[in-house]
This record gives sequence, C-alpha cells and structure tokens, in this order.
Amino acid sequence: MHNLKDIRNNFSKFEKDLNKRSIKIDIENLKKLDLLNRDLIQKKEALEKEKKEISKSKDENLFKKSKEISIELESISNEQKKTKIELDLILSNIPNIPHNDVPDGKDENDNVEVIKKGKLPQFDFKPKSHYELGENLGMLNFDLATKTTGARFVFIEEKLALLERALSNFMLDTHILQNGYKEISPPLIASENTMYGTGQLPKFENDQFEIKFDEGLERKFLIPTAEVILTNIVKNKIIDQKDLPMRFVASTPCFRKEAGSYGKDTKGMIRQHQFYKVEMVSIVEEQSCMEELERMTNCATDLLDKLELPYRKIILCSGDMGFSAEKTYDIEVWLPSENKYREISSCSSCSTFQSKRMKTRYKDKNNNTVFAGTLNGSGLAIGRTLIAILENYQKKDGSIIVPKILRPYMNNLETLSAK
RNA sequence: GGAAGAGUGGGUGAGAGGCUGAAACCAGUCGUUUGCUAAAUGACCGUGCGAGGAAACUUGUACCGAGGGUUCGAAUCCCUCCUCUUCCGCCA
Repeated sequence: MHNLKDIRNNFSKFEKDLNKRSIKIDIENLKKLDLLNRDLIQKKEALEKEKKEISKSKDENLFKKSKEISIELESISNEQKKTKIELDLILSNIPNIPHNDVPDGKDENDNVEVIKKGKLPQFDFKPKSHYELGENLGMLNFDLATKTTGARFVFIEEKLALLERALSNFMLDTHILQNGYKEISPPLIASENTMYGTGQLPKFENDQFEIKFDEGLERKFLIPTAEVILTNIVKNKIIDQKDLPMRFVASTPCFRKEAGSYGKDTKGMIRQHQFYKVEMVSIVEEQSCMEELERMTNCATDLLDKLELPYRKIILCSGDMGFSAEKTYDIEVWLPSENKYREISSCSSCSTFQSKRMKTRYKDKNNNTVFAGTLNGSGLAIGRTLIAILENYQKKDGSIIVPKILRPYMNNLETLSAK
C-alpha cells in the first residue's frame, strides 16, 4: 500500500515510477478524490468542533442547534467515508515501486543473470524426467492423487517421502542453527485481513483457496506461502527497535489454485496445488532492506551449494516482479530433463509496502514512528528440490544417489532404488 | 455446544454519562545530582487523519476489542459481532 501523503508530494514521479511496471492509473482521478476527501474531512471537523463546544457549554438553548448539526454531519461524514473507500480501493491495487537496482523490462525474458554456480552433471545416457524416475521407483503416484483428490496433486511414498522430510529438516536446521532464524510452526489458515497485509488480497483472490468456515464473519484462506502468516506476526505492532532484525523460518505446505496456468507444467510435480516450502521472513529497518536481501539470498543458495546442485541466480526485471516486491532475486536450479534452469527460490524485499498495509512500525533513534521493511524468501521450495535431486543425481539404472549432506537425515541411506 | 466473567496507551492497571486523551506504576527518551558494573531526582513520553510551517514544532479532530444505537454530550448506558479467561459437556 502506498502512502497518499507521499504520493501527494509528487504525483508525476509516482506516475513515472508506476510506468516502470507498465501500470497505468488515472492519476487525475486520484488527485481529485484526494482533494475531495480532505475537503470533506475539514468540513466534518469544523462541524464536530461546533458540536463539541455546544455540549461543553451545557447551554440548553443551543441543544436544538446541535441536533441540526448532527444531521448535516451525518451526510458529510457518509460522503467522506465513501470517498475514502474509493481511494483505498485504488491504492490497494497498485503494486510496489521497483528499487533503482531493478532492470527495466517487460517479462521474464528481460531478467538478468547475476551468477551461475555448480557444474552441470554429465550423463552417458538420456536423463529421465523426475516423474519418470519417481514412477519407475514406485515412489511417485500421480494417478492415485487424481483418484482421491484431482489434478495437480501427488502421492509421494516410501524413501522419497523420507527424502522430502529430510529436506525439510536439513533446511530448517541450517536456517535455525547457522543463519539465526527463529523456528515457527504456524497456522496454515489465514484471515482475510492477514491475506491483505502481505498483498494477496484484494487483487489476487482468484489464486487463493478460500475455505468454508461457519463461525465468524471474517473470511479464511489456506496460505499460498508461509510468507503470509510469518510476516503478519508483526501486523498492527509497534516493534521495539532493539528487537530488529527479526527473522522467522517455517516449513509448511502451501496451497495455490494456479489459476491462469492451465496447460503449463501439467506433467509431473513442478506445479502443484499443494507443496512443501521452507520460507524465511525478515523484519528489518527500512534502510537495511538491500543488505538483508543479499543475506537472505545467500542463505538460500548456500543450501544448493550444500546439496551440490547447479543453479543460477537472476534478478527479476521490473515487469516480472511480484505485487509487493521492490526487488527480487530468483534462484533457478538445473533440471537435466528439461535442459534448463527452473525456479526453486524467490527472495524479495518488499520495502515498507507490506508494513504499510499491516501497520507494522518501530520507533527510530529520533523517536519517530516509522514503517519497517519486510523480506521473504524460499529456502527452498521442497517439492522442486526433490525434483532437482531426482534428475541431477539419477543413474542409468534409474536409481538415485542421496546427496551426502542429507544422509544423516535418512538413516545414512545412500541410494534410492526400486525394490 | 451450555453457563459466567473480561477486553482501556509499548506493558500492568484506575475510571462507571460532561472537569478524561484518559490516574498510577513499569518500560522508554532527554536532563540534573552523586559518582561508577548502580542509585536519587525533574521533565517528556500513544496512534490515525487533516491544517499551518523548510523544519523543529504549533493546531483541529477521531480513536478506550469491532460495528451500530440512545443523548445536547459516551471509555462509561443499550444492541449485534469478535476475542480471551473460568466452569460444564464433547473430543484427537
């Protein structure tokens, strides 16, 4: 959410900034509504003052007048509320402004590679896809998921399920013990206001699984990422400056409708309605955002180094970034069967965009109340890590070597092979 | 699910229709004094949205869980909802 106060100072700069994201808004309308809103507020407050004075005077002769003012006040107040709602609706649908470091661009083709690491595996046979490998091992079952649930779900079984658990534990341990994150096991359901706080609502309602919840009025959603619930830990809060930075990590299932991706990645488990992901979230002082983003991204790539998987890091161009982000690094892992890199992590700084929605603040050195910076990043998407291990560690006979770092988490198992 | 009680500023907690943006205490900020791993003392110390100002700041208004209502006037009375606590029931 953008601050109207800031926008007001320089409407044309705001308009230019949004151009970077190919967003066009009716800036004149915004100006007009802002003026109207403030005008109505002034009128309202003048009347309120008059009323207050009458009631203070306790002069019974004026009581009738006060009553008349109340009627006028109500209509002005209603009009002002309506204007404010209209303004908020416009503002809540505008994405974050890209940071200066972010390259201009239209879509994923304009993203820029930053580094490439790890050596690509060489095979003296044609490498199989993860779903072939998994099905041949008898450890991935898509048909069964279709029977019990529907498309875009999967059963993971036996040693592959163990591998999934091992990945979760390995990643959590690394972030907790080595990187200073606080472990959280959060609710997987978020309220409407929480979804609004991180920017999933109102604009991306179609991507969310809403669940039926009889009691209460507020709507509930399955989390599309732990970012939602971890970031909202500091919703409506004035944080003690000395508690910053705050760093949280959780391994949770994530639920996404994947609306609008019909026909994309339909085979295999690249794109599922449900998947596990280890998520990191940082709450920092605004000026530390860029530094924290580098730190967080390193936490993610470090895992790939430890797993000995080849990857590259790219910076997303302005047109390809998510709604709340000011700057995003994607980390892409090598998939031999596709002969290309695929996203396995996305680390973003959201500057104060989310904290303005959530009302997350802290007192700075001058005792001014300022908005905090928020960051989130996957470290890593477990389903896709599983895919990467299957494909990169496959042998000609279809068995899979277990990466060394994971063996302690798997009773020292060295190979996955069919029975 | 039934019954009872409670939600006040960063925290604890007074207030029970006008003098309350809200006592007191803790935490915090800035001083003073004595000195030294600290004590004493004074002042300041909520948030949102407006207005004026380059700014420090000044000023208006709203906010005591949320939303309505009664009243000239509501933290205080009434209604609805949410949340929490305790007791009972049910249950992994």
